[in-house]
Amino acid sequence: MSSKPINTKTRILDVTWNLLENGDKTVRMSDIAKAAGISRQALYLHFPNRAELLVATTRHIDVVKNVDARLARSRSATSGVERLHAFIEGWGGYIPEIHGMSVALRAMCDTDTEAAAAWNDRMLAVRHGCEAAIHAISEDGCLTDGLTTVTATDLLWTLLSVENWERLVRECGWSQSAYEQTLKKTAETTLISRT
Amino acid sequence: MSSKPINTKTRILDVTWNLLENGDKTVRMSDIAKAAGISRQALYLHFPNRAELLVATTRHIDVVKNVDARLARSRSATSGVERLHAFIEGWGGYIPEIHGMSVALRAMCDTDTEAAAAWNDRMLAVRHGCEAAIHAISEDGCLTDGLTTVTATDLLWTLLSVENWERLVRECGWSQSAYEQTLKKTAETTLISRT
DNA sequence: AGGTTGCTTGACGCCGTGTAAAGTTGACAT
DNA sequence: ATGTCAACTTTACACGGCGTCAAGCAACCT
Repeated sequence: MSSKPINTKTRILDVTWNLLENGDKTVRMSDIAKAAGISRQALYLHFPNRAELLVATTRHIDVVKNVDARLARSRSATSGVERLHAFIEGWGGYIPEIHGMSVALRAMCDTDTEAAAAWNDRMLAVRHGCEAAIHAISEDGCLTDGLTTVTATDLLWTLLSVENWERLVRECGWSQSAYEQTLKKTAETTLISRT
Repeated sequence: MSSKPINTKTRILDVTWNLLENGDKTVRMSDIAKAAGISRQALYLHFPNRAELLVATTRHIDVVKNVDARLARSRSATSGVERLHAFIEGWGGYIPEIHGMSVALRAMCDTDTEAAAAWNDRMLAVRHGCEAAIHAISEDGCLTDGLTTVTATDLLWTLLSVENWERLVRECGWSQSAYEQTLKKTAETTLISRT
């Protein structure tokens, strides 16, 4: 109930986020406009097209939900295992927040190169987090035999994909904590060898 | 080079399969018609809509590529580990064949309930395979502590998802055999405890 | 007053799916 | 040879969603 009628642009972003969050799969531009209380055309005064609106919304969520802070902990971890755990908690805990967005954005990837680039970029950032964790493990000298840092990164990255989260949490009905716990254990047993 | 000008319906299915296989992401009805050498409208004389055409194509691939035979081996395995390996080889080796199809079908799931049902059904069949392998492992008494047969099935099912195959093979550039080998090992270490 | 900003309304083009209707062609029957 | 049926063709159109365009209006500067 802010008395200020806030910026239309950010109101659009909030509203888009909301609609997507509620699992509303195929949100149309007109739906967003209606929800924001403006005409469909006014949307195009703020965002050139659907793809850019979605991309802007993800960035908006990042700011509001403060991704950076979430991942800071994993960067300050000392041992490889700790770092792995912290990263899984950080990223894994962030997935539910962006899940609705990710569905919409990924759906556009087929047709829109811009959306594809944005999603790709995001996934690359996650990959860097995986890479850092793997390097820490490797430097502790306990990376499982037969894995290079690259293949181990590939594997961790794959395990922590949004799609896997979807399947386990949404489809199989796992709780968020069960997801995090099991993924930690799975990652640990496959990537780290007791030395 | 069959001299017979084969059935139009099956020619459509073959051609659809081909187009999708070549990673042609957004194949339109008109593309398929052109490739089949008929008018776009004639397509609708054989298949009521795009969804049913895709579904029919997956069934067609199943017949041609003989899925059942591929999975028969895993059913005849004696120990749980053997069964797990055989299933990963069977299903994992089938993914590349249906990958193009799966992309197209999954893309339709958002908008078309029929396509969603078909894809769902398919994934459920895979899940049954996972379930059987997990049961065999469980009966050998070496299912990892802390996992129920259900959660273990969830996990294996997730590991063996098409999306994970896509990421590792297509995106990370793993070879098919590296994929199969690593997935076997990963599944083994997370699901099976040495007893 | 004039100008700018932020929006509205209404209309339109593009594309892909799906429908409808009338016409062509060839095979087969009698 | 004529009729009929099936398979396919051509042309045309409706619909839904995206994106564009142009004219207008209201509030706010200055």
